[in-house]
Amino acid sequence: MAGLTELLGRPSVEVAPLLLGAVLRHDHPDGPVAVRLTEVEAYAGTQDPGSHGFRGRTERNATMFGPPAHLYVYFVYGMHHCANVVTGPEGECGAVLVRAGEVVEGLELARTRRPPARRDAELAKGPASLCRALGIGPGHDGADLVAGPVTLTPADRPAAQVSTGPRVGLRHAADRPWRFWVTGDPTVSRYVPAKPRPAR
DNA sequence: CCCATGATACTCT
DNA sequence: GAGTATCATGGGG
Repeated sequence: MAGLTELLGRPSVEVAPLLLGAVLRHDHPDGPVAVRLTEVEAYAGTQDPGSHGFRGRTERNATMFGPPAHLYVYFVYGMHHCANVVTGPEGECGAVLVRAGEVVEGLELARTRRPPARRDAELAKGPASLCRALGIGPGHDGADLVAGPVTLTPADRPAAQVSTGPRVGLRHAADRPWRFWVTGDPTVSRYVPAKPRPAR
């Protein structure tokens, strides 16, 4: 499969399924942890009511408007961080949320970051869990995925079987089937619809 | 089912 | 400016 720069620079919806099987790795002083991606979601910027970029560029989402192959890390629900791969094309605010994966290196370190003890398949299940297992935090917003220490290596071959469905937890544009996952993989997170707005 | 927890962005109550 | 609804979640009962 192509290198990272050939893979990115195209619309996020096109890129997202191709990232399944790619390996996101963080070389940290405590040791490396690497995750093989099994679940992602595409966000299409200013054209997508579900995207942080829908209402234009702000201080928070500025990274998504920047060049591809960088990490957009955001803080949500007052306690969690989630990470996206910025895809481009530049100026279009495309990004792919990395939602889940299998820890393929650094299991011990990943476990210490995710107390209490859990099954291996749960270590990076869900976008905030994945960031915790990898030790990705607010300091990694804007990080260059080619330079490291967080790097993304494309899959050798396309995922054998890919399922698609609506994105998790969105109230807006919940109908767009832009969540992609490796069919049947035990590390894929559960689908949770958005909390309905209270009637008025 | 329910809630922790705080930044963000929107509406002026 | 100040007040407030919302939130690309996870863990626990």
